[in-house]
Amino acid sequence: MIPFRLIPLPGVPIGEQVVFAAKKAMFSGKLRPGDAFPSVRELGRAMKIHANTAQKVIAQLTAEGLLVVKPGIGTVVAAPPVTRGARGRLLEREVEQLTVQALQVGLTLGELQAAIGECWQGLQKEGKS
Amino acid sequence: MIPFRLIPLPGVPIGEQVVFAAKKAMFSGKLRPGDAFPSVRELGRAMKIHANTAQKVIAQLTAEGLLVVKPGIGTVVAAPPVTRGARGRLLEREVEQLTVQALQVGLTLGELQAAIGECWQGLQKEGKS
DNA sequence: CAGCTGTAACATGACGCGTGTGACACCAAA
DNA sequence: TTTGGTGTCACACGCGTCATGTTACAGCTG
Repeated sequence: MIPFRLIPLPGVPIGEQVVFAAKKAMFSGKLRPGDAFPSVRELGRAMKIHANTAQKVIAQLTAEGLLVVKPGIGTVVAAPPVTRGARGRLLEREVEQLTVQALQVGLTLGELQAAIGECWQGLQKEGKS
Repeated sequence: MIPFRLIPLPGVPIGEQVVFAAKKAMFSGKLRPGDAFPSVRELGRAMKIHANTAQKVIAQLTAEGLLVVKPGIGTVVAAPPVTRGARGRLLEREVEQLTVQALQVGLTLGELQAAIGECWQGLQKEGKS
């Protein structure tokens, strides 16, 4: 039915969690370009959240170019954008944050890079259906 | 005077930013084990935050074992703990989040790992004084 | 037409965050 | 002993975010 689930974490806005789950479903191949995305009210029912919150989720995904709105019909997963711009410094802060956290728990650079690669492969593998 | 600075980012709690800046100073060698950490009120003055907020920062760093309190004297940077426990799954969520973000902006696995390595080396290099 | 879709504008309550104020126990130096 | 520094705690207050709730509108399809 809904191509993704979520395990609610305290302290993190539910809206962001749904957004993240949707992105994860897209990049892992569970949601392919052209697939119909759940409607506002259906998404709200499935995720146990209010329709208003679900609308904000779809609005954000649309604003990021991941969804395309078909007025009166619904939303559809967009084609991967050709974001070949300056994409280097966008994740600078997140990278720095993860690096510091890894240092704190005593990880090695190699171990961290390996964990990244493992997660990456894990996502790609799910889309081989 | 204060071994670290911060550039306030909107949307992120100032307290967490100070905590992060302090950790960064520690793991990059600007703050070594045994060094005196700024007092609550001094830190508040330097960071333009309230003393109460600064206290919470120190409390969190102490709770994480990065600072040691000398009652009546002040706080001192602790020795790196021997956290050789189950440290693998602790960053699972952060790794997954960064991976999805990288996928969204069109990064390659290699590029992401390279960015991690670059950031890592950049932190280690600062401590060669 | 009915029934679905997305979108918008409010109000409401809960929670986190930072500030502000005050007080306490501890220790060192004058 | 007094003074002045240290960390710690407990409130209160204002502000913003977040999710919920309600209502309404415009668009498309059958």
